[in-house]
Formats: sequence, C-alpha cells, structure tokens
Amino acid sequence: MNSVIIDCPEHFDPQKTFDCGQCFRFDILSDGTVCGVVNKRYITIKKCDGKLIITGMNDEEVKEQLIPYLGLDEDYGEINKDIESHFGVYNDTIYSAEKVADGIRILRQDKWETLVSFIVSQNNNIGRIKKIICRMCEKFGEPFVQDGNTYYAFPTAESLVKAGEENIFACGTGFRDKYIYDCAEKVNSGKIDLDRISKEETEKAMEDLMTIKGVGPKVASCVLLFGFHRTESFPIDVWIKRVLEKYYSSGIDLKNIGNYGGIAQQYLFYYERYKSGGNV
DNA sequence: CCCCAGGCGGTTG
DNA sequence: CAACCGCCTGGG
Repeated sequence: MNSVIIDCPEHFDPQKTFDCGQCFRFDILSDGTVCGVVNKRYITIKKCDGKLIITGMNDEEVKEQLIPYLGLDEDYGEINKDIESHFGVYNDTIYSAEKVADGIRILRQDKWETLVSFIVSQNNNIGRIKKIICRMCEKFGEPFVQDGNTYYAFPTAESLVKAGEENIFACGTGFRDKYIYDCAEKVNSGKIDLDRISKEETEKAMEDLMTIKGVGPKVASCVLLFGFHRTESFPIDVWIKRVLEKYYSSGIDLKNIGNYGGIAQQYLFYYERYKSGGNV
C-alpha cells in the first residue's frame, strides 16, 4: 500500500485529535496510528519524526481533502495566543490546559454525520456511542471496497428515513431512536437545510438546529463546533460545568471568549479528563 | 444491587 | 423559568 508523507506542522497530534471526543468513527492502534473513514476513503495517519505518514489517499486528495479536514491549514500558534488573551485574564488554568492538550485540532467533519453522532452521544458514554454509530454505518451506510476490505460510509438521511425508527432502534440507540428519525426526516425533506444553516449567524443556527427533537443547547453547540467549524461555539457539558465551577468560580464572561473559545473548551475538557486519570 | 455516561423532553410548582 | 424526573443500555 503506497503512502503519502508530508511535514507535520507544530501543534498537531493525531492521537489526541482523534481521541478527544469530537469524533466517533476512528480507532487508534497501539503504535499511535489513527484509522477511519473520511470522505469514502479508509485512511490511516501516523506521526513519525516530524512527518505524517498517510495511507488511503493520494497526494491530491491529501492536499484537497485531508489537510482541511485535519485543520492543518490553521495557525494554532496564533489561535493559542488569542485563547490566552481571553482566558488568561482570569488565571493560569488555560496555560496548563494548553500544555497538556497541545496537538488537539478541531476537525472539519461532515455536518450531517456530526449532527447524528451528537444526538447519539446524549446521556451516553463514548464506547457505546462508537458501537451504535458503527452498527448504523454497517446496516445503512453505503459500502465501499478498498484493498480488498469492505468499509462503510456514514448513512445518508434518506437511508435512515427508509430504515425507519425500529431498525434504527435495533442499532442499540435506546430512546434516541425517535430523535435520530426526526432528524433524518427533517434533513431528508428539506425542513432542515444544513448548508443553509451553515451560512447563518451562530445564534440563529443554534435555534434552527434545536427544532430537531433531541437537539438541545449542548448537542447543537457541539454540532456547530465540530461539524460547522464555528470555533467560537462553546459546548457546556458536565465536564465543562465542573471546570467552570472549579477554576472560574468567580465567574467568566462566556459571551466574550473570542473566536476560538470552542478550541479552549476542548483544551479544558481534555485537561480535566486527563487530570482525573480518565481514559480521555 | 445501584450508579453513571460529554442531555433532552415533558411535566410541575 | 427553575427544578425535577424518566429514559435505552452497558459497564463499573
């Protein structure tokens, strides 16, 4: 299998990036290789001696698709400075978090896939989220063959509508079956147009996403951050709630955290889970 | 056995 | 509008 080798920019760690909870369809091997499906390609990424070794895509695909997908076109040195200027005024927590979480980048994932994935994620744990999504892909996603192995694309809205609530439930979704179905129905019928939403102001985009059953403030802001690349979106989950109480108890103005507050959120999230000894 | 997991919808006071 | 409660399910 031929591979593409490119220079790895500073502030990029594939392992942390794919293991920080923003995506659910990737595996990390014991040697640190990241594997998963991106745009109907099964790819592997490994960082080695300042290089990235990539399989599953050719030079052009890496350049056109993978670089933006990984967010390698962004200057995280500058982003970190911006984050520090907004969070550093409260205390030094953000500096510690940056140190631990350095290398995480916000991926540019597919909007639809991100939306469904974070509906599945509610009141759930990562291991089970991954299993559910995997089963949904195997049952309703379009298969493709690469190097003699069969892989699956993420199912389309149409295919989930066709599948129906019961078959969605059979993937182990539990009570979220109705939510996923409602979401698929709204996207498939055009009631929800993700491309249109992607052009809206963040506030309005939040509102529109929350018309889908099972999408509240947390899910919507995760979808905006991870699927729409709204890096200012700051999802508040139980971990971040704890972080805010613990380190920012004297208050923090969440309306004024800059254009990269969502990336800071990922740093803080990773930091807190790391400190709790958590399998991050 | 109980508790919880990167919430949300529905119902109450 | 804040506070609560139940929810599928698997793992600790």
